[in-house]
Amino acid sequence: MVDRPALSKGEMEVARVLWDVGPATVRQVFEAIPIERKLEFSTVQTYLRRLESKGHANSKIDGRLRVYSARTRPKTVIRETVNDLVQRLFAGETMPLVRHLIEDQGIDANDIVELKNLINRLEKEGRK
Amino acid sequence: MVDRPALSKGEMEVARVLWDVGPATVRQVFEAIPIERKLEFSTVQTYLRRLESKGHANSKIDGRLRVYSARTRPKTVIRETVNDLVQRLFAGETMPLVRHLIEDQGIDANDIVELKNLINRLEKEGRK
DNA sequence: TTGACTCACGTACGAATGTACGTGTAGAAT
DNA sequence: ATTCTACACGTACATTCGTACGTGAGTCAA
Repeated sequence: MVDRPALSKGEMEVARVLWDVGPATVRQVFEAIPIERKLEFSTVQTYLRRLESKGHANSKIDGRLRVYSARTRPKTVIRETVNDLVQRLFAGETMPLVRHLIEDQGIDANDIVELKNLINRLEKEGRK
Repeated sequence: MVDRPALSKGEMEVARVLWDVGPATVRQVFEAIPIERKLEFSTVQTYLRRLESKGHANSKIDGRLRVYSARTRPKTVIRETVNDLVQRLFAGETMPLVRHLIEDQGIDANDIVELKNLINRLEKEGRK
């Protein structure tokens, strides 16, 4: 469990794309980023480089292209990031965030069904 | 809806305390911060100053003490912060974050009960 | 009235962040 | 053979962040 430096917001964005598309060249990552975001190719390149230097990605040259792949799993980064947020913005309490998401952020009918199932499942497990 | 600059992590911490304790002097905020955090008085002071310059707090001199009060409501800041996180880390989807919180972060029996109620309530509202 | 305290306020300063440009070069097209 | 493209790689640079010190001025106790 090497303790990798946390990702910045920009790096996170790129990391997520990398998780989504799997090993990819800079261009592939670049193209998987919404155009509205209006990032330059070279900016994405920089993020990938930083991701690697922080130990969150690997890269190797394939022919004349550099191919990056994620080195940390989404779950790990998500856990750390969300933990930090919960610490700072909710004094360490998880539930207020859950409540916020369910009440104030849009949750539709389908999601509600899913949530119910999720909760039932948890309940059963807990009782075991 | 003036568009205030986003808060940094450190500023958020202090903002939360300020919401918690209400209008307060630097010292009061300082003392409401966990000692383990090991921040200097002057550091907290800087955060408060920055909070004010970003439009997230007000202050007035009372006697010879400066008293700060929050100017944005927690809900607003939380919404913006969480939105941003969801955008960057979850491609804009809220549910994966909810799922993460419920499954991977600890949720205890009480919380489960609360969640069930919450969901039932939402369901009813939705059907109205 | 002389210290000892305690603030406000200005300032600092290195590291991280967001964003990107320029240069050299290896292939592709002509 | 020449020109065009598309990269890798190095570098840049203003801004924000985290963290804090120093100084001068009130305040309180002795």
